[in-house]
Amino acid sequence: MSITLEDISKATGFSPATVSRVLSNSRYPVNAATRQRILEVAQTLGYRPNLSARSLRTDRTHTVGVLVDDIMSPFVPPIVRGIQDHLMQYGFSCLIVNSDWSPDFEYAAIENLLSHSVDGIIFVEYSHLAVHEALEQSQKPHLFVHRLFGGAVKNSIVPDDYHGATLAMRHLIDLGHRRVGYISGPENWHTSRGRLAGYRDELARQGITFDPVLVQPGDWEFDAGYAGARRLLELAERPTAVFATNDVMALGAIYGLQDAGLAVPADIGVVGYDNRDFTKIFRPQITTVSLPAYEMGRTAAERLLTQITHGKSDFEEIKITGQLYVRESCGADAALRTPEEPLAATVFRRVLLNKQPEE
Amino acid sequence: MSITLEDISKATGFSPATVSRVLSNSRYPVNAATRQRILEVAQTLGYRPNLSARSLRTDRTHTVGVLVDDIMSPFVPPIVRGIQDHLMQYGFSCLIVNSDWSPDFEYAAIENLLSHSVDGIIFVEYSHLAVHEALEQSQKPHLFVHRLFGGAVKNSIVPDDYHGATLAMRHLIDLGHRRVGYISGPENWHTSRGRLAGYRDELARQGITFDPVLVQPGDWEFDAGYAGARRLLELAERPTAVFATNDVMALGAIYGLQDAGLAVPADIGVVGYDNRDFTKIFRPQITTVSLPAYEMGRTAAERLLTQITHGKSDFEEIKITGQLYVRESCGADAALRTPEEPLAATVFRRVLLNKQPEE
DNA sequence: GTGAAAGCGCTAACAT
DNA sequence: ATGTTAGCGCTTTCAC
Repeated sequence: MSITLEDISKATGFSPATVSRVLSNSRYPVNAATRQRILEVAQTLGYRPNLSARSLRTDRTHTVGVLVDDIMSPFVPPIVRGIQDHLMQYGFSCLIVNSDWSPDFEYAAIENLLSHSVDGIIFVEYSHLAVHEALEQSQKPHLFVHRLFGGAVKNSIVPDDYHGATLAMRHLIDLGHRRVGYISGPENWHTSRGRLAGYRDELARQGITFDPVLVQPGDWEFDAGYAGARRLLELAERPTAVFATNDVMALGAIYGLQDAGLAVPADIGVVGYDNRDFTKIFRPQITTVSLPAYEMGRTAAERLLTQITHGKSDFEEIKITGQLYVRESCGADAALRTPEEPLAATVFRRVLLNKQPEE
Repeated sequence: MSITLEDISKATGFSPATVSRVLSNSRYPVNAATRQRILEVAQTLGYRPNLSARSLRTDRTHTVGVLVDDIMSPFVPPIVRGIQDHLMQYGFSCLIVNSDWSPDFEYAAIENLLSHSVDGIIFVEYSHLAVHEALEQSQKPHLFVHRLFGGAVKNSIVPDDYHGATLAMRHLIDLGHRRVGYISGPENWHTSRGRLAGYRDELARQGITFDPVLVQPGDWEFDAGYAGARRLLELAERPTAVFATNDVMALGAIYGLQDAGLAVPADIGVVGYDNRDFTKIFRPQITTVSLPAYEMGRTAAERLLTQITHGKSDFEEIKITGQLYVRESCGADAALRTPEEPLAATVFRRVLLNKQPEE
């Protein structure tokens, strides 16, 4: 049914060995004319290597496992895309599995991936990290992207939350704000800790004393942003701006402030974090710092591939920096706005609208 | 290094064949005690089948290819999740590849998937559908989910846009609206045609004459919603509600109406379509009809698996219905609101906040 | 520069 | 109910 090496071998008269050497891109020497001929025949016959056979023989699948908490979580798709784009360049594919934040599912998924003989595994967002014996024994490289909990861990790629918070604060301070309310994430997320440290340190660098009453607790959800903003307004000395440490809370905060009769940004500025899609279509458009999901994924794939090719070698936590997107909610001059790039899907639609008539 | 059937064979004294029969869940008869013993040993030794070897032998990989336009497109992750959840139940994994709306990339991806000997392929959203010869020859089942362009096609699973539009219109009419503005999608998307037909037919069913001036063109983007709403307000006879056929345009429409000095929903109601995440956090919360992405994915996987197991057999286009989510923007009574369910990630966070202390 | 042959781990046909 | 054997398609020694 499907064309095999042997078919090509018969068709060309060369042995399967030679054919293999040509078709598997081996750098074993083969006469140029021979190579040429084999390539031609393979092309016309429509040869497609049987990857199962190849992997059985070589114990390398050119496939990596990607273990995500949930493909539907907001930052997972861009992380995955970053991984895929890099892998594809090197002829690797990926098998994606969800763990649903369950150690048991995670364990089963790892077993499954190992059964598939993946060449390495990338853990996205969640990882129970109870050292998986089989995984350790397999000596397959594996690393962590955007791991949400716990402290720094080897072989992990995380966002540089400290730096991001610094960017947001620096921007607000440049805008003249001295008293900036802060709405935090849950304490056990290292992202929360990083952003808070950035907030405090940037204040210090600008010679502004940190005032703990300005720090409101939050849990990343809308209501926490709303409530936090309201509490900030009850302070004896009100802040003139609010740094909500994710976009969802920033949205809640804006509504909270508006409900209290304040205009954003005219009366009080707001900055979010993450650069979620909705920050661009909401009004006022939300100034925010990007969570560099795509870049983290790409970096992860890059490091994994290095380890797959050159052998395992631990690296220290890598931090990827995001950038500040100046929009409206902070109150900055229009001239300071960051130019926006349309989403890929939008670009595609535009092209299509102009080109493709009714099918 | 890794445990093989032969290891188990030696450890138990049974032949590899018997061991295989037990460990591959063959329904070939094996003595209960033998089975028991083999299972035990396999367990303690940590046997994990080598899927490459198995697939080389059986020509079945228990893997399906999922060819998406872009994993980052809004509806793709839930579709993929639906596919994965169903596949997982039957021990199937999936290989996900992006086509970026390019026929060439799509072609290459199919070749790649066939090389991986996937048992079937699901095309998500985009498909050039220039009948891929190798794919046809392979006789592997393949089908289409949420195909965006062109007319009805066999073996495809699409949203029931007609029905969804009907739900939205019925709701608005029940609320007393007789004159409902309509903001359309691009004409060459069948989703646009389905929604428009639902709009017209539901009007007819309720004895309301269709007025073409109420139909404004759109391209799914924010600006089209905004402009469409403004144009509707310039009509001699203004509508009392607007049905924007996706949530992004609904958002644009709401801002357009607000900029014209109208309150939503007090002065004019708005209904969107798709049930995007932001409709729940925006104010007013947007009433919308869900695009049943997850269910479409699940159905696709189900049909594909049927074909993989029982042989290819074409089916006519399957339409999956979404449901109406009554929120605030339509102006319905609070009593009529659809109860909301939190996102999986949110639930997880809540659990974690209560349980997991500092690591 | 090319070919012959072995074997990766597994399953299935064919014995027994 | 169990064992023997062949072979899936490929790569890789090892010969020549």
